Amino acid sequence: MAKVKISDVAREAGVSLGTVSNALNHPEKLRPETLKLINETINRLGYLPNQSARQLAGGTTKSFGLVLPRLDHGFSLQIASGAHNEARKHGYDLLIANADNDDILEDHYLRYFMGTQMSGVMVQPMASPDWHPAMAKMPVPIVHLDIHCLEPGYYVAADNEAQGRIIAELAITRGARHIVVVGRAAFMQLTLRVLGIHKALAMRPDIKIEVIDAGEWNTAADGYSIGAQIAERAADERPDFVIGLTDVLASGIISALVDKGISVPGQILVAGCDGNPLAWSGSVPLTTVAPPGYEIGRKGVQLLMEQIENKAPAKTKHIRIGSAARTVTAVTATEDINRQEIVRPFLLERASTQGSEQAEATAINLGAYL
Amino acid sequence: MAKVKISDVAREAGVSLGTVSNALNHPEKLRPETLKLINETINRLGYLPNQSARQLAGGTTKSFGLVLPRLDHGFSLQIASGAHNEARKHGYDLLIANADNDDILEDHYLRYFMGTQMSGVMVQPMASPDWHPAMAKMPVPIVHLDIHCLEPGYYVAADNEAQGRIIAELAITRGARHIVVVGRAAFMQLTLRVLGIHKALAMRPDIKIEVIDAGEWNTAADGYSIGAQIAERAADERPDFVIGLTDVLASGIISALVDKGISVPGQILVAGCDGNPLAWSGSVPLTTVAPPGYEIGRKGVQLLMEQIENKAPAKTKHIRIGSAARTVTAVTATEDINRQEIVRPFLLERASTQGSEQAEATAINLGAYL
DNA sequence: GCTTGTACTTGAAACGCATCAAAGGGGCCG
DNA sequence: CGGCCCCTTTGATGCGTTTCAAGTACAAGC
Repeated sequence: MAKVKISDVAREAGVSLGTVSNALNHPEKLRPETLKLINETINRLGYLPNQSARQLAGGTTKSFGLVLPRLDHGFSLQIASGAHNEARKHGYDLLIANADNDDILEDHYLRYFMGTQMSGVMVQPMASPDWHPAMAKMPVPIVHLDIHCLEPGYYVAADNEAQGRIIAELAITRGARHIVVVGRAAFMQLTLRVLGIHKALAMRPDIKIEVIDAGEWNTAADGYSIGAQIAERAADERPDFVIGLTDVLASGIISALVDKGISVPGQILVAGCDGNPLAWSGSVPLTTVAPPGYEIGRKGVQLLMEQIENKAPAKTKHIRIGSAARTVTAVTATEDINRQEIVRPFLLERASTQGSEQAEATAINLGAYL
Repeated sequence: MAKVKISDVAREAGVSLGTVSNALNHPEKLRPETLKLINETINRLGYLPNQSARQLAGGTTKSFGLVLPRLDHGFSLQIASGAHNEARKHGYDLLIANADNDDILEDHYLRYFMGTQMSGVMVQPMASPDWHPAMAKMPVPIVHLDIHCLEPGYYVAADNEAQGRIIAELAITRGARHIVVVGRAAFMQLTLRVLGIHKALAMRPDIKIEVIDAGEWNTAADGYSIGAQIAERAADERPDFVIGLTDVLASGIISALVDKGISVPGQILVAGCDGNPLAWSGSVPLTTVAPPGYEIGRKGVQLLMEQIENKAPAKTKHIRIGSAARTVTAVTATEDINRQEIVRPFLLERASTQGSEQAEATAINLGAYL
């Protein structure tokens, strides 16, 4: 049970310590038979390099850390997937930590990763980003995901305002006369969606718009109760288009409407926001705006690589990635989970490599339909 | 940008190196004012302990590693959640790695975690567990999740056979005369479910049973096409009860049946297996057997703790955790996601702490209904 | 005033490895 | 046979911590 170390391998193989180290890190420097001998010995002894010592002596780890607020949110998983694939492509490992909706934990893992001399760290931060400037001073490249403020630093976010705009424009296209927006805009992301909706409808005073708060956590149950409430209205009081600020909300709303005998999309159209696989699979298709989680993760890693490879990287880089509206049904849902293709065609970005000037992005070419 | 180290803090604070270390690890040993001084200096300088050096010198990390086959499977996430919460409870960190359905990567991360001197490592392994015995020799506590073979070692798994039995008994209770089981039993877990179904139906030759393979990956699309196929049969050829070996399959089946004008559960009852939140949210409720992912993660960490705390831990411990059948609808789905309560009441275990004798477990007290 | 004890603080040793300047060992040429 | 060069291997050094035996300062007790 005693751990076997590099010196044990060296002794056993009859070579020196440095040679074993070379076998691990610069195999091309060894004579093939020496290498073979050492590898056999390593396997026979079950030697496992001590990563800590390795890091300490070598200075680098070739791995990234990713701190996520929760594990059970589809969007975070898309980010993780994108980040993972991109990281592997560059030969880096990706380690994920779950902050479990807890600021303290988030901070804890962030420091942990930095202290492990990770080559870079990414966070999808919780609501209050007060500490970001402090973290930005750390000697490890860091990228903030799914958040977009004007602080100097590296940020990659979905364009939430555009998401709201897209859905609203969809509603206009479909001839909506009365729109109800459902959801508690507790987080910046949701607030921006509402903003986008309002902006898109600013020129259309003829369209009635109504925003309904939805319980504290935007759950499907919240959606359901509001959906039920809408269903009970007199027919002429009912909206013809409902926007759930969240797919989960939209899914609850649809259930309620259908349960109460209202046809979706026959009488009322319902759209969501999130592109959340967790909320798909219903037998009623749901049109939703998918924030490109996979792309955000990918781009995050690319930004990390950029900082690592450039000796004098830009101080600040803000990226916004456009979204795509799409219709998902139970059947197509799992096909869409295919992570290689998610929202790729809709990727748009413009970054400012100098200063903190904010990037512009417009979503175009959307294959949106109900 | 130069990293500040403990000696910098010591010099700046005018104390010795060892004192700063004590401030970090044994604050109770310091005079309050010394502690305060050091903490201020640490904050002022932005000092971040080098975890690698720390580990190397101290020998332990108080953190666990978890290697998951994929991130986008609800069951894995439940495991991660359970493991996370239990780990935090003991003051341990949890780091998660995504093996991305790749044996090589799985192995890679496993070795990585072991090499990082993690206090313990957990894996939810891919199909072929050939390497397990080799890994079990490693000097780090390891627990295998969601798999149950007779190799010596620590295993925590859902009782998949029981899941099949539960669903089949459900079918019997509901008066099924003709059952169709849909799914490709490519993995051990699914094979066991089928086995459980057959066992439960062994005494009922009057019930017709049919197993239909379902494409390579058990997708919703696979379910859909088989559902459609079932719908097209003559009425007297159609089953009255369909079991999807996977919730995703079941969800596809339901969609197809409903699309083809067959009422669910009016004409055909459909049940799933997985308790998969990803597959909930449909407007048709789905009865499913939920493997207690959260409990498996929890138990896994507890087993790790056991190995850590006992100087002479049992060599082998196999645990099976019972499952619960439940009906989920779009609306109750997110409430069920509440991770504190998942299948807790149905937890059953009996472990053999001596030898490799296999544990018995029976699912009782099930609140199963359609 | 001296001893003993208590409460902190110190600094050297060790953790396991990567690195790199230096040494070793052939082969080739003159 | 000597000198040179190239290919391979060597082993001392240091990475940033923790730990712990030894040290210091101060107070109380005699």
